[in-house]
Amino acid sequence: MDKTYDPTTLERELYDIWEREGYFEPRPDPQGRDPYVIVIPPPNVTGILHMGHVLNNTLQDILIRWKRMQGYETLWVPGSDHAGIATQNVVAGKLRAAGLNPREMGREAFLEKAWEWKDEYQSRIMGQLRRLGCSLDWSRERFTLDEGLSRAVGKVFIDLFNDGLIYKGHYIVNWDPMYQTALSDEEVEFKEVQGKLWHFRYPMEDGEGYLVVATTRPETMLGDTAVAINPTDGSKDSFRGKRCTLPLVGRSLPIIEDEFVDPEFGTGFVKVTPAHDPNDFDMGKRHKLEEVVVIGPDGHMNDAAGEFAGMDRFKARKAIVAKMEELGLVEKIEDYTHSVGHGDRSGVPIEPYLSDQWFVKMKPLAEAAIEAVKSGEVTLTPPRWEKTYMHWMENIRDWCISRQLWWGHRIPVWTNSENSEQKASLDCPGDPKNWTQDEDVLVTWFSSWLWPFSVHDWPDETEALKKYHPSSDLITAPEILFFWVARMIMASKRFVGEKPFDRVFLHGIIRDKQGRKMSKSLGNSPDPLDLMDQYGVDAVRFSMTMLTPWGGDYLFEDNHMEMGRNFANKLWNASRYVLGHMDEHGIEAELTGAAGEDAFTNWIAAEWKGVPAAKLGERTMEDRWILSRLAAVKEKVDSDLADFRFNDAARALYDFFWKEYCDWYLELTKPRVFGDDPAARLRALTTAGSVLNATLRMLHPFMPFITEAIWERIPGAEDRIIAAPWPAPPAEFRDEQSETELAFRMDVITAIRNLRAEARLNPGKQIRLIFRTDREDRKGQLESARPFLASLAKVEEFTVEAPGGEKLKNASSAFLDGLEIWMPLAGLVDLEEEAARLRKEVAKVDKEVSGMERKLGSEGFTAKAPPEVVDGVREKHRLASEQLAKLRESLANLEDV
RNA sequence: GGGCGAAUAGCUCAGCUGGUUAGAGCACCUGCCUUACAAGCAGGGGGUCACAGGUUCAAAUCCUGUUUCGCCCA
Repeated sequence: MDKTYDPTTLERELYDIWEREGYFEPRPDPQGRDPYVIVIPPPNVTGILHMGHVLNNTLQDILIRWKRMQGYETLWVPGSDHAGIATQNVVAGKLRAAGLNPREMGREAFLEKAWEWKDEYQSRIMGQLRRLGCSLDWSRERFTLDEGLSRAVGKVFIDLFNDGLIYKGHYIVNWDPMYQTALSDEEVEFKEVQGKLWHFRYPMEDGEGYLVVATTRPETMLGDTAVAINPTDGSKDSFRGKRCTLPLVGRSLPIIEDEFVDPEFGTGFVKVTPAHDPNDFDMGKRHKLEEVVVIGPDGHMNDAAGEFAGMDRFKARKAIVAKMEELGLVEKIEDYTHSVGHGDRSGVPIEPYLSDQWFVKMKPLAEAAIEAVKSGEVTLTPPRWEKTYMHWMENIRDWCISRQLWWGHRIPVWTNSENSEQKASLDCPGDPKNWTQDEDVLVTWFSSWLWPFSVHDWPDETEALKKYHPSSDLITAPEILFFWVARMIMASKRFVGEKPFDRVFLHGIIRDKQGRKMSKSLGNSPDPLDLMDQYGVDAVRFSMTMLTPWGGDYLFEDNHMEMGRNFANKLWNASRYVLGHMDEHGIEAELTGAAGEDAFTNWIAAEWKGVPAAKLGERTMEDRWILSRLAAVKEKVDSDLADFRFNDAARALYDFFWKEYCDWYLELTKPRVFGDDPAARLRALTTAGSVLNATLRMLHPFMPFITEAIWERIPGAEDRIIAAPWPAPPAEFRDEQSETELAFRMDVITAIRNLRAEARLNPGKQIRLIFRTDREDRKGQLESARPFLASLAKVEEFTVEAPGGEKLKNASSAFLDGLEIWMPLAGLVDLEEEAARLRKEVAKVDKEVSGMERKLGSEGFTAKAPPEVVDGVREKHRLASEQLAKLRESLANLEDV
């Protein structure tokens, strides 16, 4: 094995092997449990992989690989959506760059081009998911505009239409003047904008003065058809029933009374523009007002705007204000901060626009979806999202689904030119001469909400649908809780009659260092492919997984990826070391014997698939310890993953492998590995190798490539690690005694290292020590620790004495539970420095002791706290005061000199 | 305006159902190329747990309020 791990070539090779050998396809579970299924949140077909995708898909892959190794039949369905507005925009841009005019080309020619480019985009984004290592079943890849999925969209539309749940209405919608299409409420983002509040005078018709209205949008005044006051607003009594004149236009406006008006806001007079404001629209309906449209779909003033016709809406605003000023009709202008809706794709201010659009009645669909979450049939994690979900669901509004685009599912509604009859049908319902199809297409989400079952070829009653719907888990970001998650629950309930998934995990958002969302315009989003080239895919996956808080946002920085890279390197080198020694000493050949002697032998036989187990005999204390730790970490990883606590699972593996396995266990086995007792070496290396073997498998879901690469070198390992069984260390591995023993052994070694470092001893310098203890267990522990003290703390010789003997001058000391450690200095160190160190230590322990004394002295504590807690504090107090006394004594000694 | 969430070391995060001497990685300081790894090893410094009250024998943890930040909805 090379000295450092080089991910670049291996990653692609291994992915190809997995795919070619069919590991991504579902394989029947020998135990016959329900399959474990995830359906991917489909990325935008024209999109490229961003950091959010990396996190999202890594988490899904972890779950899939984990369950696959546990033997479940697993399926992860890949695919992409057609992203109506985004794709149409990208394609139109390409055409314009080639000197073509998309509008002039016409629908058919445009779509032909779009389909040509779609394949290219699709293979790009899907290729990026492959690069990330996602174990998706590519034989089931779906695209929302595919024939099968389009059939599902058509059927759902027609059913809802025939059930009266889809209707066409003349309403104010969110209009995007840049893309010139309607948007749903969810596609509008509100942003705080520094604007003005203009106060305009509208003269009274009877010539008796004027009233003052306040508006943030002067350009809409041309469409005013009334002025409203609140019926309870006594200060306006003199205006009731009167009329005023709309300046610039000369229209006569009635003064109407409506509850909607807030008498406290502005002047208490509200100009009413039914065609350009949703609230005014409702008021207009209530009072049967005329709807005058003055702004066209392109955001320019139309002919009804008179002298302002043809102007852009914002230019018109300025022109109108100027004109009003000229006429002396501006009362005042205030600065005013308010929130303005913007198109989430175009970024331009939304224009409320009166037009004919298609809507879905959502209330009837929402009921079952509310019930599904309320009853716990579908769970949202973290659970706080359930509140948000309920609030939206219970206040749900009709869904505008038509878009004035070409790229998408064309609305399957036909109108008869003779009798205006409307029919929903996929094909022309009669003589093509008499029927014309609606020009608009459906919003992309109208296909995405069917995704959980349309990917299984619904409405056909396929085997896949029966077997894999509902899926097990949905992993997604909270941003699309309403857009997508909620609607999928509604759709599956309504059309398939069951929930789409059992559980939803809403993970955090990746932000930049300053906490800002990553976005193209800010340029603060690193290209994940660059990161993967730089650090390796496994490193990026592992770092992101470990650093993203459970359900919380992660403030990303490039150099954080070093953590994963360093860990991968550690894994590689530890493996190189262990496997190298196993190879050198022919351990594979020595692993012979029969299973059935004890838990460990049986486990080895099962884990080292194909290699018969050795008769291992007694394990040493540190062997039992590492096996105990392995069993503990395995349980933790399983329970963390079951709760979607990916970060905790990753951290547990990181700490276990690096600190416990590498820093302690491998070091503790070195005396045996480099010693000359073959039997002892065999025990050390088989244990080290077995724990490595199991750890690699637990790390595989997080770091699939490096673990597979190392797995190829594991002696006797059959198959690929991707299909290896999830480790199952027996419960007997848990061993309290070895954990206690090793904790003490590590404390002794750490204390000695500390003394050495404080004395500035060269790491290679051999030392002699004096231990003082009167406890037999401590004496035994020291004796059995002799080889480890030699190898890990360079203690070439030590003696054990009873405490309280001759005072040791010129020595530095440390005190553990029932053990004094004395290191004769013999001029090695500055005595004043040693005294300073001790003083500091005394101060620290003294503080602890007095804290505990305060506690124990309080009656409330001893009387009310649980006895085991009180005992715990008593024991700690005993240890600390003993240590404190020794430290003081040692300090006094030193000061005597 | 309504709702949700966050605030712990310089930075990114643990600390889950109150009882630890409040942890890790990066960064920092000291010493080491010690026979797997300098992308490393050993040792160390650094936190009045945002603020103010409260509950409790005991609060980073539970409650209330305040501040700051973020998100969602209107």
